[in-house]
Amino acid sequence: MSARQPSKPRARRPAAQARPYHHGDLRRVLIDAALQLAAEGAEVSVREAARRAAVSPGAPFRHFPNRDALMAAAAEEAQRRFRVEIEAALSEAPPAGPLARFRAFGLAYLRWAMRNPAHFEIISTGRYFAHGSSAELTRDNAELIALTEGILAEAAEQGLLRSADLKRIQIAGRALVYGFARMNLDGHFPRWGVEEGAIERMAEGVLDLFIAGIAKP
Amino acid sequence: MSARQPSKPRARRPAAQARPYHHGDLRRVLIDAALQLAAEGAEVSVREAARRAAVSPGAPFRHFPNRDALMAAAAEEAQRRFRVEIEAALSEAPPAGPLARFRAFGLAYLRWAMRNPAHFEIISTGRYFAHGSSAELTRDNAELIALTEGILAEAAEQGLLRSADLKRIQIAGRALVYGFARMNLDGHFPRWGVEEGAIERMAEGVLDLFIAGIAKP
DNA sequence: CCGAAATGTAATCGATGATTACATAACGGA
DNA sequence: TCCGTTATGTAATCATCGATTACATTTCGG
Repeated sequence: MSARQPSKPRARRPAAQARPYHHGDLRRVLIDAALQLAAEGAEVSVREAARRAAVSPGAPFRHFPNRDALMAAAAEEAQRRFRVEIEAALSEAPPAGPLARFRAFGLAYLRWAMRNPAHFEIISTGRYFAHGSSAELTRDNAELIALTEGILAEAAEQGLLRSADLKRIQIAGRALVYGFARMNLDGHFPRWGVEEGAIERMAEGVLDLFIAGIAKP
Repeated sequence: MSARQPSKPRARRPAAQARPYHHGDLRRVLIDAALQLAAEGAEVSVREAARRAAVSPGAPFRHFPNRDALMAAAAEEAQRRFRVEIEAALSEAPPAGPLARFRAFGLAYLRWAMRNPAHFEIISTGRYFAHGSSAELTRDNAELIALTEGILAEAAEQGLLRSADLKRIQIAGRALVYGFARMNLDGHFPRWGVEEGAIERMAEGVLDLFIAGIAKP
C-alpha cells in the first residue's frame, strides 16, 4: 500500500469525491482547529490540528513554517475577534464622557476575557510563540492600549481626574483590568459560588471602585 | 550490548569513586535544576533536569511519578522562597497602620515577582501541572491571600476606607498587584527605558495611587 | 495543452514523557 | 557481622511530537 494506483486515469474532478486531494482552505481550517483545541483546554499540537483537518501530519507545514507560526496565526484570529467585540461595545455605548467609556471598555474587555479564557491566554501571554512572531498582533495590541490610554487622557484633559500623574493612572487602569482577567484565567477565583455571572458583577464593581478612586470628587 | 558484564566482583565502595551510584539528594537537585531551567527561560524537561544532575533519564521518575509532580515540587519550593521574602519585608516594616502595611506587602510582592519572573509564573499560573496537584501550594497561596485581605479588613475596621464594600476593595487590590506583576511577566512593559528600577518605581506609584483611591480623604 | 507552481503524502529523524526489567547500594534485624 | 529487604539508579523500549525531505497530485496561467 505504498501508494494508490499510480496510473489510474480517472476523470478529472470526479464529481462529489469523498475528499479532494487539495483541501480547499487548509490554512483556515488549521487555525480554527488550533483555536478549538485551545478552547477545549487541550494541548495545541500541529499533529492534532492536522488530524482534525483529516490531513497528513506534514501538511500543515506547507502553510506554516513551524508550530509557532500556527500559534501566532491563531492568536491573530483570536485578537481580531477580541477587537471586534470591544469596538462594537464601545460604538454601541452612548458617548457619555470618558469615564463612562472607560467603564464600557473595561467591561467588554473583561467579559470577552472571561468567556474566552483560552483565547485570551494565547493573545496576552506571548508564551505560545516567539516574541514578535506576529507584527499584526503587536500592532493590534498597541492600538488597543492606545485606545484605553486615550480615553483616560481625555478624562484628564477634561479635568475629571484627581491626580495629575496621567501615566500612573493609565498603568494602574491597565493593571487592574488585566489583573482581573488573569485572576479569573489562572484560577484565582474559587468557583465563586454556583451562581454564574457573579464574576461579571464583581468585575463591574471593581471597575466602579477604580473610577471612583481616580475621579475628582 | 544487552547488559554490562553481569558478574564483575569489584571492590565494594571503591574509595573516592567519581560519583557514587546513589546520588545523595537527587530529589532536591532535580528541583533546583528545574527552577534553574525555568529561570533561564528554557523549557523545563525531565530529561534536561536529569542531565544536569548527571543521572540517567529514568532516574527522576524514582522521585516523581511524572513531570507534573516535578513541576509541582519546584513550584512549592519557589512559593516557599516567595513567602519567606514577603514575610521578612512585612516583619521589618514598622507597623505604621494597615495601609502602610498594604503598601509594604505590595512592594515586596512586586519586587520578588519582577526579579524572579519565571518562578512567579510557575507559582501563579497553575498551567505547569495539574490543578490541585499540590495541596501545600494551594494552602500557602490561600494564606498569602488571607494576609492581604486581612490587612485591608483591618483598614476597614479602623475606618480608614472610603467605600464600605470591603470585598470589592480586596479583589481590586489583588487584581491591581497581580495584574502589574503579570504585565511585567507577559512583556506588556516595553523595556521601559534603559533605566533599571523604572518599573519598580512605577510599581510604587501605582500602589500609592490605589491607596489614595480607597483611603478616606 | 502543457509545464511550473502549489499543495498534500510518506518516510524518517531527534527529543521527550513514560514504563519495564534489571543492577547496585543502603539499611536494619537476627 | 551477615543477609535480605528496600531504596535508588541504569538500560532498553515505546508512543507522541515537531520538523525535514523526497515524492505524488492537482491547479493554473501562458
